[in-house]
Amino acid sequence: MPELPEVEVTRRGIAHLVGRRITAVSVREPRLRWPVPATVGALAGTTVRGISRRGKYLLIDCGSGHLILHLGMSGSLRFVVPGTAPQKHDHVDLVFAENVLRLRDPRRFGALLWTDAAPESHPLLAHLGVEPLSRDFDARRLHALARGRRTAIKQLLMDGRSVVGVGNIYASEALFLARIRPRTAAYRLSFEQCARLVDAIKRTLRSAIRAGGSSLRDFVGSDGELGSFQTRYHVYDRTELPCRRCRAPIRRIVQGQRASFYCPGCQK
DNA sequence: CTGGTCACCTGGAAGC
DNA sequence: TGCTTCCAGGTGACCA
Repeated sequence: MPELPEVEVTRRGIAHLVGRRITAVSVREPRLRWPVPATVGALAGTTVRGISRRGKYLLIDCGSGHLILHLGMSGSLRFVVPGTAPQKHDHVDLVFAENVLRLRDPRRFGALLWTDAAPESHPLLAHLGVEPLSRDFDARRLHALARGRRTAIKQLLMDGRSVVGVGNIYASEALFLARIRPRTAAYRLSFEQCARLVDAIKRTLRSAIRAGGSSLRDFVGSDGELGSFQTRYHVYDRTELPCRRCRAPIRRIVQGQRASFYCPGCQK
């Protein structure tokens, strides 16, 4: 999926919808991770008040409530001109006067929900951890999160209750930059290592956003542009290829049923 | 609480 | 060419 950078690229791409009026909502396939509620059909005529991101969730403020959108593993949002025929996995349209915002999600692990209440108190968002690009995320904070945790640092980073938005790609990439092996027990990280890791996470996410995210197969920005960060991976999906820094072959291991990648020469 | 496993779904690539 | 198997950017639910 879309991890934080891809969701943020999407948010920036649709931010100009604020102030514009939804003329219709079309749900062709409501069977996403949870059924798309029929109430979203009643949004026709409402004006978008704001668009924000929390972790990997996009929040669209419609005044009367919020749309909560998650792109799952294969989701993307893009603008199409009115009248464009929907393709096989184009499940939902938000129709505006000038164009149509279309949700595509082949695997249907994504979600489109509605809440009348404060979105941050929604059950899916209420227990989310710290935003990695915020000032709240610093060495002290990560060190506190890691204290007493025997779990591997990579799995801690990917647990949204600790830190949001860091998924399988960027966890491996950030650990490479920080020179820490993914299997290191979280509680064993020194304060100095936490400082390096925080810095590496912020730098990785920011450069990925600048590159338009990663496009492995499905992801496109709202303008249809592919991201290019996948060309800059140091370790992700580079099993047996030489490390860009030390030439040692990159290793692939499995943690929590997810692939992890690291350089045995650069990461200790 | 923690840590481990399974489930959801489609499609592309690799193997035979 | 076609069938089978494995793998993929996430994360909630369930178990010990």
